Amino acid sequence: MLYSKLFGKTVREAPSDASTISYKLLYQGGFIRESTSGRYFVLPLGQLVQQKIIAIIKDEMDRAGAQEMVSPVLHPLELWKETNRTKTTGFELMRIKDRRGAEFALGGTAEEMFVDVVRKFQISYKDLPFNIYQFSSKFRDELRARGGLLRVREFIMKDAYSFDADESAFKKQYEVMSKTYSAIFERMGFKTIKVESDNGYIGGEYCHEFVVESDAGETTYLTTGDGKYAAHQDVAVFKKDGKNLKEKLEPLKEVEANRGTTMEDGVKLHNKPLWQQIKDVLFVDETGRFILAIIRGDYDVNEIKLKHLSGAIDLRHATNEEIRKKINSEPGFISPVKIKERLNQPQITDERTKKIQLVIIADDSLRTIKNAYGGANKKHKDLFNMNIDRDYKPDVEGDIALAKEGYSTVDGKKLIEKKGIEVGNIFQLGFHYSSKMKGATYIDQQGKEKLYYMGCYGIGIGRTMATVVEKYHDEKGIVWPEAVTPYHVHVIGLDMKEGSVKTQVNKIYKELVDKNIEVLFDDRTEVTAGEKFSDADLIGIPVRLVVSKRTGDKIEYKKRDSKETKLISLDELLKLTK
RNA sequence: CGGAGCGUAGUUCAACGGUAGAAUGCUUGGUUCGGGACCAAGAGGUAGUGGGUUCAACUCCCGCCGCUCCGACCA
Repeated sequence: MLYSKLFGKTVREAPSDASTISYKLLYQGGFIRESTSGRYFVLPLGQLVQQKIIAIIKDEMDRAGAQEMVSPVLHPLELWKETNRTKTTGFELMRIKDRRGAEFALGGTAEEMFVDVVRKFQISYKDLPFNIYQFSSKFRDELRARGGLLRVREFIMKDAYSFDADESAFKKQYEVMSKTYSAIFERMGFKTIKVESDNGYIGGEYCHEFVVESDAGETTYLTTGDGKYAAHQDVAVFKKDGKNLKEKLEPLKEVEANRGTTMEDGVKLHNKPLWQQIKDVLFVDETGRFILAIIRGDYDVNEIKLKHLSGAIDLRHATNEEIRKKINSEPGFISPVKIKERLNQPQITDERTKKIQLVIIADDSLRTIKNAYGGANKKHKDLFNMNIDRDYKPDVEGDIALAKEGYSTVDGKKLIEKKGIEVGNIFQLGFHYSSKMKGATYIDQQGKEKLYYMGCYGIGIGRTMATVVEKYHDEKGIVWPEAVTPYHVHVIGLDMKEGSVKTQVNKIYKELVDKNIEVLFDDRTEVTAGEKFSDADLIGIPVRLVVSKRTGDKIEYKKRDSKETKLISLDELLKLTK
């Protein structure tokens, strides 16, 4: 490719509001341009990189036995209604109508579509297992796009869907995909961490994100120094150490507490440790039910875990007014002690449900302390010596604590908190879709219809490209790894007005092209050497070749990631670049 | 959706209650020619949009739209 003909060129400055390095460099290098928030043009250079990424993914997926196909991007809305996902997706569905008024969802993920195509065939156990996938545009009406290509509203994703006879067969498939993902990302030049994560509606242990450690990422995960444990903060578990378990139970008593509403206010006023306080957080779920989460004062509530334990789909914090009027308690002074009895007091009226439902969910850390203190459901009154079982009984008890840096794993290792970019995930779907969609079955050996067991596996292409740049760059620009570079060599012609140099460099360019080497040739004649070098560094192609008066019949060879240059002949070059 | 901020030339940014300016980029000519070199000439702006205040608005005020950041959210 002649650089003078390449659409999209380098610019000196990135937009001042560019927040991530990958966005700045991809912008300056002429790889992408923004259309509107979260939607990007991928320019020729960027598209070459995306195609390299796609080729690697395709190669590894095919090797793992998966088959590429394509589904429509407009999904009949009835399919989404079948699985009730018009309501429950995390991302806002984008809808569109055709001229007859038929409604479609713009695909953000394609489970329903793939089940739909599979059920168009009469599948038997002999057909299983199989894994089908596609590369296609995905639409997600994200609340907020951010970080250039890191979180967008429209992007190319590889999404794969596996179909198995049962869970044990699925486990094998899942393992294969896990290995395939590691291989894919390794080929692109990064080390991914396989992080346990939340799979929402299903639970279970099969859901992992492939994360590349980076401060630009949005994924917070906890890991041990040896890397043997890695889990998303949503699901990470840790050891809750016993505190004052030897203390005798003291009688419950109410005390004056002229304090503010924070945990620190309680610690200061009573001069007792934070961990001995009970933290009470009141939530409201999508049905209007109140959920009181209680936990040891030095821990925070993990809303994902709370959702699982409570069965809630959506949680929000209760308002101060709700706490006062509906629960008859006081913000900052909520207590599990006798709180349900307060609900029946006459001043509480709820015209809609008449009866207010309140569920108390306790973190098991409350078993690690005795004689806890905290609010008394009245302003400026606290309770001392609250003890679980004796003074309050939770409806549900379990783990709702948020893991953090410095806590220990169950086997005593220190947890380290890290940030990373989620480049891919593998996900157990189980019977979730096959049970909700009619005819999502296969015929087993006994001739009976059975639901198939599914999994899905996604990789975001643009995000992957941005992640490569986040990991591979220096102060001058991008440093593409061989596997995903837009071109393998960047030829710079200097002194191009000299006939002999021009002939020489054109010959070299032609020779390389004939040998099927991907080459970008900076053939501009009106541009200074310095500018060409800067552009080459910014674009980041791994090998730079310079031909000029000074190089004579040789070629100057330099790798992007090194400062060394050497003069070599064309033959040597062809050997080096293969 | 809540909070903060921004919107002026392709880009990065100025100034000013009295009809817009620089750098860079672009075009042309010339000098340079191995790390964004120099000189000269030129093109390029209905100031996001609508309204209000004012003798006068790019400037002040309000609505809308768009964008960025923080938060909420994130199969």
